[in-house]
Amino acid sequence: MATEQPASLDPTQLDAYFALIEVTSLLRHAVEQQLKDAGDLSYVQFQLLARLGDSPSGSHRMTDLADGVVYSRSGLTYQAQLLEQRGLVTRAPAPDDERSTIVTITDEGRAVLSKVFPGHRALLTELLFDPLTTADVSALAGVLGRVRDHMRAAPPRSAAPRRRKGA
Amino acid sequence: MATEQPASLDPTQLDAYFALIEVTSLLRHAVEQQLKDAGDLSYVQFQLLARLGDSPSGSHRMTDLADGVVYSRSGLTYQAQLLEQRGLVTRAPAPDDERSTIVTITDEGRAVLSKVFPGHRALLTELLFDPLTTADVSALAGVLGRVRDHMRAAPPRSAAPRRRKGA
DNA sequence: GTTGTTTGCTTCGAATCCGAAGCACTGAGG
DNA sequence: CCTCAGTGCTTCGGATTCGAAGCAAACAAC
Repeated sequence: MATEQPASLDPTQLDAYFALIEVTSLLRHAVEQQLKDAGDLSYVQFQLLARLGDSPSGSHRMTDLADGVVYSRSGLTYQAQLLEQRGLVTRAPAPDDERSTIVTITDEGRAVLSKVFPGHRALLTELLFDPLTTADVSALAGVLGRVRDHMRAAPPRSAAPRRRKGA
Repeated sequence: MATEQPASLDPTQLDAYFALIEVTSLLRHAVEQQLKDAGDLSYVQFQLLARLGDSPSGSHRMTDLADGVVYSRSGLTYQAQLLEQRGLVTRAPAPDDERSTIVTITDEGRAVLSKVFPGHRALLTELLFDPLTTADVSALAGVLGRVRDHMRAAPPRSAAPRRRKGA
């Protein structure tokens, strides 16, 4: 009963929402399977390696990785340990800030990445892009890009930094 | 060097893919938080209740639920147990096939569902639909709907039913 | 420089997740 | 009827996940 009535979502919105969830779930499961078969990587591990591989220095701070991949800090620590054990990344304290840990992809990490990439691309093409026209893909990228920017700009209502002093 | 070159994805495709993953991750985390706060439900639990609530009979078989929600069988068993313990659903063997388990939403389950819905809608509106025009939403629903149909039609390369006899 | 706060990461415990193996029922053949 | 394959679900074990709490470096205010 406030100024805005909750106004149930209209059917098109529901369609969009459900399709979004469903497509992503299916895609994710398929990709996870492929990554595991091709290089024994979890989806997160792949995302981490990919991000590191994209970086000019091949490095990133833990926090930036967690943030980019939308993952909990503790979860990232765990995955980074696994990757380090396999020799796919190295971890070292940052020179300028002893608190930060800099994760860097190794040659072996890059090797795994390139071993896995072709299958990844093929799967995406087959599942996601095959049924779409170029225009569709553009539209998708445009619309979702806008949503992403919106979400990134306005963090959760409770952008809970650790224990605020004032409310 | 086969007949088809892997042909790296073009930039627009990458944009679409990354935006898709990122938007869904962010959205999912936000929704999970809201559901937990509002009704102490996990995302899966909410999806299950919602599906049951949509059904005319308020019931579904376990397998159909797992399939619809894209979840492992064992995971579904676990979640269904939790929901049953809380009295939000009941479980009973199917009359016509003793193997199947029919899950049915209870009045209490519906109550929780309706307690959680408004906040859910509000969150979706705020995060997902706010930055989009009606046309955008239509486009999204159309494109993703097509992808979903495509994915559902062509199950994973290894549509591994249990241990095939031939191959 | 010293105290108090913030920030970056890890450790800890509990919850959740999945695949493999197991159990129970069904249906087809003989 | 008996067997055998197929299906539906659960159990089991191990891996992954997260949030809360802990620790250490950095920064601000004095």
